[in-house]
Amino acid sequence: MEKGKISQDRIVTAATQLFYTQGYNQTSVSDIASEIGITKGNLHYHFRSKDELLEAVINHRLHYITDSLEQWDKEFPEPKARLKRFVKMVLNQESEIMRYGCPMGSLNVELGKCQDSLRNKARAMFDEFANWLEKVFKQMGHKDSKTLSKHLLSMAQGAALMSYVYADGKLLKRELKEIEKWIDSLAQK
Amino acid sequence: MEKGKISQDRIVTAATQLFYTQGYNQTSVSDIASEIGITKGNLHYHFRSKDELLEAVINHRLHYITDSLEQWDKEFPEPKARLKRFVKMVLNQESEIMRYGCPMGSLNVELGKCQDSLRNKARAMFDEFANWLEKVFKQMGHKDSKTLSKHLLSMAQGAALMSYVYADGKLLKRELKEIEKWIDSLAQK
DNA sequence: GTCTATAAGAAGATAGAC
DNA sequence: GTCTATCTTCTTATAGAC
Repeated sequence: MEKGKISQDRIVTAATQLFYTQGYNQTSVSDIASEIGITKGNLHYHFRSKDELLEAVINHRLHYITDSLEQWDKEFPEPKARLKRFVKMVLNQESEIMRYGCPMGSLNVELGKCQDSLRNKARAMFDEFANWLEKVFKQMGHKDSKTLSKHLLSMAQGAALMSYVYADGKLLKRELKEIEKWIDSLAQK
Repeated sequence: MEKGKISQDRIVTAATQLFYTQGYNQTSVSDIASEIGITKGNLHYHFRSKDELLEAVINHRLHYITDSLEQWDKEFPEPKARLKRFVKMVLNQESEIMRYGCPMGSLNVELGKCQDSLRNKARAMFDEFANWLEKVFKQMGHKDSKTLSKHLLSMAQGAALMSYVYADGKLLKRELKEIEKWIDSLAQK
């Protein structure tokens, strides 16, 4: 009864990685199965369809995001420190972003052109960050916290995408510095 | 001898649209063929492989970009007016971007995870804009014209991506206004 | 739970008639 | 140039033995 859980976890972990590095459509069920040394048939026992597996992957990412945000809330009571922790997260992923893009952004771009249900699922990752950022901006006394939240996400996504297209880590660092300057310039009650 | 050209053009036009709205990997050769009322076999007579067709599609886009930039150069001698024309282009595509994302950005994200040759081809579209913007910033007397060019592209891409993820046209308009404010704030000799 | 075997279909691509 | 027919490979998914 525990072993089943372990296999499921291994599948989701492998799928998360492969969907990220190769893309959802370019990754076959066989790819994932062989990655962890099981067969396609076995994988289909745990996940009836590829879509179902994708949903598990997104849920996996969602949980990770939620945990991170909770952690940050505990570690950084000061709002601007929270915003900067968000920026730092992007910087920490520099090499992956350069090679594979933002895991959240690229998945949304890919799934956006598929079914609506998948599109909505993928968007939920953005919502997680957007709602958290909105909360932080409110904490700073901003009435347009929704706008600011989306603006910060927009800048971060632009930076990630461009650094991915040009495989340029310096570009990412430069753009993140600009974002930090923007954060510094914000009013705070 | 002219008719062949016409068929090729029709194929490229249809493929350009479908690759954009459905994604490259989600679009089959049959989709394109049936869209313009020809058969797969016929399409393969004009383009040996799907990759070859993709290359033609990207070249088609590249030519369109080149033509647009030349046009803007003629129409707007003033550098800031040129930059704003670039922003206006994004605004003009609002409804398409909302639904399908930036044609250049999303194609790059999708192809980035494929072969290197395709990745480079797709990046050429960005280069077209990047070089033109760099020229404009140089014209304004900026020494960091390369950085500014990428920064502007980064902001525009972020705006397009976020407005796509949230299917939110107002978000796009808001972000573009911010970009225009940034352009206004730039020094000019 | 995990395997082998296989179905069922879609995709890219080719051959040959017209 | 355009069609029909076919090939081959890959993919998702299922059935049934162990």
